[in-house]
Amino acid sequence: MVRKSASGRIGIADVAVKAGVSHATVSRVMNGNFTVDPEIAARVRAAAVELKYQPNPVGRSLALGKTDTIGIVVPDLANPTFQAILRGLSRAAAQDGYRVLIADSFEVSSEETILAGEARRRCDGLVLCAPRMSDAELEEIAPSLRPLVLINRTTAAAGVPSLVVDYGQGVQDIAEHLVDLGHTRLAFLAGPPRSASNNLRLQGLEAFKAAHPQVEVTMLEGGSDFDAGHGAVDAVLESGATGILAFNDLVAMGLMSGLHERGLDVPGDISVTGFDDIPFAKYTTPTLTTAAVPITELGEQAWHQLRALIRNEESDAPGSRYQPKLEVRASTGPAKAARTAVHG
Amino acid sequence: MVRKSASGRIGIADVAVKAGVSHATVSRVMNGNFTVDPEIAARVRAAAVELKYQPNPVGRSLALGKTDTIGIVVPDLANPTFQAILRGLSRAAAQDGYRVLIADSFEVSSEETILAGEARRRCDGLVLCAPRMSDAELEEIAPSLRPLVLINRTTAAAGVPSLVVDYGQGVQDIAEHLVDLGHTRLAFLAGPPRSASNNLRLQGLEAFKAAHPQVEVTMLEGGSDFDAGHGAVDAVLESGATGILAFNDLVAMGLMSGLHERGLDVPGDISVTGFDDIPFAKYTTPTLTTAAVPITELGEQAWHQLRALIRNEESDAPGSRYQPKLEVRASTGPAKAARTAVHG
DNA sequence: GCAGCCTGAGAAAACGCTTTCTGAGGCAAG
DNA sequence: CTTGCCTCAGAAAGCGTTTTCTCAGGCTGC
Repeated sequence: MVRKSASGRIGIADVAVKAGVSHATVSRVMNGNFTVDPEIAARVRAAAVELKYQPNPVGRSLALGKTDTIGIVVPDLANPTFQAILRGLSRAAAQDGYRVLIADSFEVSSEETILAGEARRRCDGLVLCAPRMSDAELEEIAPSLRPLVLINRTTAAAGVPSLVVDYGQGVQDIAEHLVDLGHTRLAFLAGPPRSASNNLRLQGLEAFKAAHPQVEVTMLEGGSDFDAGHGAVDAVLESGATGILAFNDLVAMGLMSGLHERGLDVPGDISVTGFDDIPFAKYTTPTLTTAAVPITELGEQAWHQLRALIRNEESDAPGSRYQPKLEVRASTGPAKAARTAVHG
Repeated sequence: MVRKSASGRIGIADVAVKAGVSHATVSRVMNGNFTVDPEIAARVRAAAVELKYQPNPVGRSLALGKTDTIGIVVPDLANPTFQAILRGLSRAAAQDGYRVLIADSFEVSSEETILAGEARRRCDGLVLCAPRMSDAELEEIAPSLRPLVLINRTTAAAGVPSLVVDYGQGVQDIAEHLVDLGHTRLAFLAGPPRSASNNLRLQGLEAFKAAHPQVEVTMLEGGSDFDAGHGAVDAVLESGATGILAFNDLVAMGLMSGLHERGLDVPGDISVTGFDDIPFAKYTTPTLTTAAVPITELGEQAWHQLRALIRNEESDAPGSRYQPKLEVRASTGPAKAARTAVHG
């Protein structure tokens, strides 16, 4: 007959009774408060062990006003990029005793807002990956979500650090690489139209076009997954481009798969590049030239920024910018001589 | 001057004051209790909207004794299998208004126990993927974790459903497939030694060997990731086997990559199979023959089982067994010797 | 016209913890 | 020997909700 409380679970009261002390004393002992007589403390600890007492985190959270939990909102848990961010975040947070609550918005921007609010209320802080949300809405809700760290978005709201990957620069590096290989007709297989990171890529391409007026860059509609790439084969071939910049590695892999089915050689006939350098990029055939983003590290940094905010420390870095690193592998090669010959 | 409580956040008390009613009435209105005068209810709602009042979930959880959150413990968030389970679970739970708290044990079995307990206390139920935990320990802690759903483990504890993939049958199906192709020397590139699912595969192989005494099956040490496969090339070649059953798709991909580097042809020289049918398996070169596990669906089912437990419904199915489905693709082909013999 | 019922709202208890406040007892100093 | 400080444990007040309990007032029914 151990249990006293009706809930069935043993609580602080049970331990107090068993040890013959007050609730307060049990709490003090459990929290390592040393203003308790060692002998009594030992008795309490013994009782706690015997009853297998474990403090109820909900009660604790209510009293302390903190949950030791952070939330993360991602647009798609199936996307390797967000999986990696989640992984880095979770690992880093766990190191400091924090847990992660996930919220998947399934690419629905209206969900992003609601989920962010709900998640935030249950947690001590929030990491927000909301590529679809409008700037206006982000601006609107950001203050109420603090402590908040943004991924690949920025906001004017004070005290909201952003971790952004410089997709614009990355895409320029890739384009330069293709030009160096002799390609003069490029095509960009775009991501989701309203995606923030897609816009950054487009800006990068504009800069690239300004710097290389002689290079033709065709814009093609795409998406963010295998199927988008696989389904874009026709459009790619029609464009006549010999160097294809896919929105990300997934799209690139889908495209390569489709090109392979058509009997085309990569990079012999067409060079293909990805973005992100997901783990699988090293193992495709041919291995994929891409721009590596230290994405797990980004998740880790997100935690460090959030931790500083939670602890009310002055964040030394109000945000960070990550430079993708060009990874040249086997999916890119010299432009086909025949095509250039036809040109003349 | 809206805020009254010291915490800064507006609470039920602020709304009560603003609407000129008691806390109780506000609570009733917020929870759709209809024993409130419509006019008063409207006034409360107006006040709530104006103050942007959102109930504090922690206080709510304490009062209600539920958190609307479930936990999942996974051994490795980098593993596509667990990512898929998480995805399926999260999606299904979200549909019912539940959130998911994740705990990554990083393959450390002692962590599994602690994390499971901690996660469970914060949640209304738990999904446990703990392949490394000993049976004894699982047996010990399972009762205290209920409502609990196990993945790929079973326990004698009552009311703890298990969702298990029949890895044994799957591995037999794959082996049969290779034998049908004329392979007589097989090798199994094993997973982590203490992994429960690896043991199931080994049992399946024993059954297979008993049924096919003429087939030689070599056991090789492996692991569960790319590198394990990539690093096993030498051992695979030494074994002289022509049909390799890799622990999972990742290992298979690593192995194929290594074989490719050695100038060997898959499936011309050696046939390679995976397990799981992760999304990338369709896009490797050659595409990977594997055993498909409906893993996202498994995560979804985990939620349904857990939901039944939480709601105290009689779970019609105390657990389920999933049969992998052989997916024959291009990484397996006729055994070299057999082909030569036929031609000669 | 009054007893009793019903409706509906406020007071207060409960959830499980932390922490401040209070006060009893021991001890040192005057 | 008394005053006052200090130590340490218990009482009680939060934390923000929900829910039971209580009770006032308006009805119905006789």
